[in-house]
Amino acid sequence: MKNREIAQIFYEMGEILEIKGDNPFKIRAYYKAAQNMESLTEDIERIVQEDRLNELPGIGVKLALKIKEYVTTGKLRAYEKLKKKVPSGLIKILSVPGVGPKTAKLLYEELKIDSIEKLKKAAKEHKISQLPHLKEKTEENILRGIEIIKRGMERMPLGVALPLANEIVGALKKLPEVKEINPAGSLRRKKETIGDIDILITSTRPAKVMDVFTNLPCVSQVIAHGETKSSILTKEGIHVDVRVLNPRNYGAALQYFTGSKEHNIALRTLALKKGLKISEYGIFNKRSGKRLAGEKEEDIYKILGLSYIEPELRENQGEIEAAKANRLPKLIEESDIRGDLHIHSNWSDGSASIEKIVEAARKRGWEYVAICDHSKSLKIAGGLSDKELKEQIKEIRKLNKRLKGFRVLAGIEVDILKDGTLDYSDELLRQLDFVVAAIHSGFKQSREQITKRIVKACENRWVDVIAHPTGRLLGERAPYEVDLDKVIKVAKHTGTFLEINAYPKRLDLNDIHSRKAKEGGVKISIGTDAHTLDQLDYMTIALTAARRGWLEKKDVLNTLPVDRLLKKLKRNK
DNA sequence: GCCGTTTTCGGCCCGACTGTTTTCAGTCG
Repeated sequence: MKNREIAQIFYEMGEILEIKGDNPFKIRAYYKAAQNMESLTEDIERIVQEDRLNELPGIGVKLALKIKEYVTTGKLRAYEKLKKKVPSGLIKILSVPGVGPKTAKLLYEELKIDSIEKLKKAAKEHKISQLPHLKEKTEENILRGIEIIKRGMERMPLGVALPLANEIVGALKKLPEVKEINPAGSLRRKKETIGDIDILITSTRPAKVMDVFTNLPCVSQVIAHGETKSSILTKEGIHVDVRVLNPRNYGAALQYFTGSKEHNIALRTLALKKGLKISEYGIFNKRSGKRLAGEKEEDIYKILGLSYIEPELRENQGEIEAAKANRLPKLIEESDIRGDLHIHSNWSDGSASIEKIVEAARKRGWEYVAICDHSKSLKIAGGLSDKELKEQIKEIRKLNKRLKGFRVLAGIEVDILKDGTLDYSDELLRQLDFVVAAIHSGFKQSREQITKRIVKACENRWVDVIAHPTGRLLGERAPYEVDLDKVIKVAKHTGTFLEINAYPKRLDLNDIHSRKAKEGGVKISIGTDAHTLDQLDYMTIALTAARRGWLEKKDVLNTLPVDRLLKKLKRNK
């Protein structure tokens, strides 16, 4: 799948063109194309093969030729040529907050700065302040910007940001001075990784709120403390902004600060066509300047003739067109979930007994769980021997007799071994209620080998779900090479489900792949992969990927009552 | 570079803040 590679190349070309001072609209075209490539659910190679590049938005004649060239030759001459025009270190300088293309160009031309190290040195030696239009303040800002990058400009997993944001929002909500409060930005859109946390509020006494915020226990450094906007760094090094807004503009501001940028651009373009203008202060008639709305977020969409678009969908990936046609999906809600289909107990590397898991699941309002411990080859995780698994099945059957209105499915997370065979015999797998199969070894195998292993697992009658189908660990391990298009096809054909694994570092299938699976007619099974009782809460995280993947209740296996769920499994057909 | 029942040429999202200026360019979200 070359989508990501091409996106990367277009981003970089855009950056180089920016430094060169090329036509800003041309640059925007590259960024837009890159963004489209990145979130395209279809394999670009197939689109090229079928000669359908002209269907892609933002891809015209010239970019289509470039994509074609890269897909067929693995190279892009225009990119190679462009790269020679600008030293590679210069692009890294752009990542320093406060340094844009113009400044980067000036720094390179006057001081030959082409790396962050050289930039730091020049700032410390006060060489930058000798340039026109730059003074000491700029030097300070550059040094601070470099610190910010070093300290963790890297994005954090949603699973880390969400609890932290909840903590801050919870603390501020307690103040009687705070009326409305909402996180905005990528956190509200529930992106799998978050850059910084943005919180919007309305208040009768902004100054008081700001005082409380900048003195919260999680604060390690106050970056700015103003009347209406304050910024802090938490002890974990996470940047948090709080803005106090006029209630009159709150909806428009919430819409604006939620983004995404691409969604907002598309929305504003649409507004212009209708003789309207949108800003963070409201939606206006362009000619008369009359304000039409702004207090409520929903009104912005309504006035544009759109149905309300959930924050998770705001990526300019077809949601505006769907809203126009009143064809937005009714996104799955956490309350639609009736059970968890991937939990580890203390029979392998989990910490809780099956009884305790049942108790915790019931408290969440669930009707069933599938206990899926590790299989025998995964020795490090206490994988179950054949004998132990048989015993566990017996235990679960016994337990079910005692339970009323709740069902424990005897399951397993069976390893797909390096040669593509499974870790237990079919005879043993047959005795289970529910089998998820997963790869835990041989990550470095070729795309063909890994795909073949998963395909073979799908073709096994007793495998119900492929767990964490890409094997990635956010910020730690790249996904293994796998032809997901093929896997989706085979899953559809064999009646196998694909998992959204809720483990915050996994979270795969991710949003894009989930949407792809849905489009390919494959249903999703959601499992928390919980190893402790607390981790059952990860269900919330899994739902973010599902919702961003446009999934509805009907697309997800564990929204069904248990008897209907079991009937959907190929083993029972 | 893309795009089009207002256009195949001339547009392309909007506003605030900052640092440097004395009217504005650059950067950001």
